Amino acid sequence: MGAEQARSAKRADARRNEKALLDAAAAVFVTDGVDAPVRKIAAEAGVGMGTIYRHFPTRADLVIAVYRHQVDACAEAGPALLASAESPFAALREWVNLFAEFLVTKHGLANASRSDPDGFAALHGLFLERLVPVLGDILTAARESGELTADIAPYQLLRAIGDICAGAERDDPDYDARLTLRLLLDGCRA
Amino acid sequence: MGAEQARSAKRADARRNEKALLDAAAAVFVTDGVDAPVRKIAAEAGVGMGTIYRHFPTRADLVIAVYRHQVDACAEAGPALLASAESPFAALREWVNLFAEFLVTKHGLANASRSDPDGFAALHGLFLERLVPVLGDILTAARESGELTADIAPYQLLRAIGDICAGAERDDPDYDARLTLRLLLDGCRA
DNA sequence: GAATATACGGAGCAACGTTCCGGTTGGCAA
DNA sequence: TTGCCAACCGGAACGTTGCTCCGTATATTC
Repeated sequence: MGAEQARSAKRADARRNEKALLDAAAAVFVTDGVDAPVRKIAAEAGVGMGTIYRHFPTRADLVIAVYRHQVDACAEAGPALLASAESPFAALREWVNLFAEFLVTKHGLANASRSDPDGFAALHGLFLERLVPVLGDILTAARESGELTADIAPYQLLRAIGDICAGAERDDPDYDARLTLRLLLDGCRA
Repeated sequence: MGAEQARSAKRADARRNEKALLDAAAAVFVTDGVDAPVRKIAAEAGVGMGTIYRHFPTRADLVIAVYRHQVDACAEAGPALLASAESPFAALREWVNLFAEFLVTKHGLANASRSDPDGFAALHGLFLERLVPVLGDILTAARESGELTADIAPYQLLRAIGDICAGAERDDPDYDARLTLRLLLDGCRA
């Protein structure tokens, strides 16, 4: 309720700038990571610094706005995989890979989280809110099918994946986050 | 060779300041993390900013100097555990816990690594140089005893542990890095 | 077309990393 | 002991960043 109204209550230029900022941020995040200087994002969008802070008071607000629909896509893939995969555990594997791929492409995401406590909390909240229930369903299904034996909470597994992928951001030919994830999943059914 | 000589070739005040800096940094790192402002460390040591940069050109140099003997202790514990534990795999478990404990107590260590590429490389180098061989021996022993089946390189495992613990720095009652590590190790012998 | 609320831009402040150089001092030779 | 010089010290100064604040511009409404 009211969301639509609130949005149309905004001035046209404000809406335009918000979109420009979102596009600019997405572009800059790819090249410079989410720690990119605020000035650079503002310049890329062709707006002043005040504008960026008015629309997104916190850096986390901007990051969340940029990635929200990607997180949504990840969340929606959960039930789909559960329906299409050979077994619930296979679905778990695939979903974990999907989530990992998303994380790895987000340069320096973990970095921003750690350097700014508020940002961490916000990002954390978004991920948890959307993904914990999804992963929870997959884990329950895998447990009921008898493939999953480890007593691990969705939150715990989600964080483990996040941490493992956070460290794998930089290109290192000798380190393969997927292998670590595979071993971790193996450990969950041992 | 010559290390002793090189050290005594330094002037007395230089040696004194280096020690003061080391002590100050160790103290400040505990409270503020390894990202603590340079000025604060200098002030704590009672020296100027120039002094800190002369002795430790890079932040990583300082961090390494502070933690080097702790890393050494970790490295030396490897053979000891291998000799005392019930089995090589048990030694692996214990050594991983030891290393994890060391990492978790170093607030923001991963943080500094990521924010400064040079620092990352230096720290990385120290860890690899000292710990990869040690972990390699343990893994080989565990593999020969038949307990370890996964084909995982020491470097790969070391990084996985590092990443998992790096994310577990802040106190979160709902997340237990040890559980993740246990599952990962289980996966290595499945 | 005028009035008003809303949004914009960028100057300005504080905090930080890092460099640089004039002043100081420890150690050695005479 | 004294004097000299290389080594060392301190902190001012510069560039970059995050964030705030307010005079100006403009979209919307009547």
